Amino acid sequence: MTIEERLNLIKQVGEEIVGEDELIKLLESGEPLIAYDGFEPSGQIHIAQGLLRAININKMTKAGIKFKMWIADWHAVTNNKMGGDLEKLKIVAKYFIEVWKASGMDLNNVEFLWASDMVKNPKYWELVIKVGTTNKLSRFIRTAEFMGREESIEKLTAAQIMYPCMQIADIFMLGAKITQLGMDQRKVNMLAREIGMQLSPPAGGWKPVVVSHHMLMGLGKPPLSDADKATRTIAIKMSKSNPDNAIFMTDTTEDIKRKITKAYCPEGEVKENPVLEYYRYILFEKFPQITIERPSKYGGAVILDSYQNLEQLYKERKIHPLDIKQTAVILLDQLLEPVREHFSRNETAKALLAQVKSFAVTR
RNA sequence: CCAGGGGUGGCAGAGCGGCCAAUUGCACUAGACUGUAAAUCUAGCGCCUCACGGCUACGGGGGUUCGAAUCCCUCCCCCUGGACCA
Repeated sequence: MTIEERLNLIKQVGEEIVGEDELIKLLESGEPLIAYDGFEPSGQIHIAQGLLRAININKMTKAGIKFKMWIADWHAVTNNKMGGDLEKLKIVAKYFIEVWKASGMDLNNVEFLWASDMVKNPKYWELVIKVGTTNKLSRFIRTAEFMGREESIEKLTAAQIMYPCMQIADIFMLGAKITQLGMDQRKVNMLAREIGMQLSPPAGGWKPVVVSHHMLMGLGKPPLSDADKATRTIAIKMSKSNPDNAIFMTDTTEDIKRKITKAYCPEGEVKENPVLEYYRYILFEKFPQITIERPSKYGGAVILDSYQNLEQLYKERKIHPLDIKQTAVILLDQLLEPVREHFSRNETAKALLAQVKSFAVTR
């Protein structure tokens, strides 16, 4: 594969790439490249973390990049996820991994690493503290939105200040020259670029290239706001706190149907339309051609061979919201079927799901 | 540790001895309206009951009172300031 082809794949993943020139140099250098992404194992896993992440990771690995998936269990403790219970967080992480196994993720080139293992290494703490000494407290607080705590900066606990220090240390501990996270993680990644050069090799001495993927919208109506784009992206992203705002990887057919039917979807509107987003970022990635079935009185079936195709017709109001909703239900259901099957057949997976569900009930 | 201010339903936030199951806003649910959703309007929104009614509730515990979310005592927790700082 040529460098151009590899770059092209990475550009498909990145809604924004900071340091594209550096990325090209990295690709040209021929050195083995590591990209990193991390996650807090909390609650359920939705399609943005499941399906979309699999699509993105597969593109990155296809571009010849080795992926390190960082299980930020200790980070989640500082962020008080799952009641700050490390054991629960570990179980949820295992559950997420089971989901990915069944989601078509190319696991051959993905290595899972646990923060709870790394934490045993004094070198790690040395780096975390070093990162912390590079800037004033307020500089770290500014990145707080990445923890999903954007609205309540005054409400941060002291433990949460450690989170960005740890996340930045992770990048350099793992030797990641590329960070491939969501747009919501932009601010920490920028801080990592600033700090990187102040750290000495081997854990440091470079600026990571930041490949940020698109944040999939939640299903509800986006809030009215004139905030800047980054803040808005976070405000409208798919969240787990409202279960009907997100489609989860283990949702039933009925769940999918209910949620999609309830989704915000103004006719003719192609901006900030969650249903269209799912077509663009997931469905057309998985199905090269999509047939929208509809009653003959509304024009009969339409065959679409690209997202642009759909967007154009939708904009012209030649396709009705309900029609794309109904088709989306069927296709999403197909994509989630293997996951459901995995969780019904595989005993380990089944047990994990049961445990995770019990956490949700106890909360 | 001291002083002051707080802890009320999913959240925000009123109430400050009976008219409080608890104003109001948001969220949520249902119906009306649209070939979807949104917006708008109407209703519901602690639990049991068709209903009458009953039960459990205002941080925990105890008390005063015919009667307490509302007063007193005590404990826990949070916030603001102060004190301490070899």
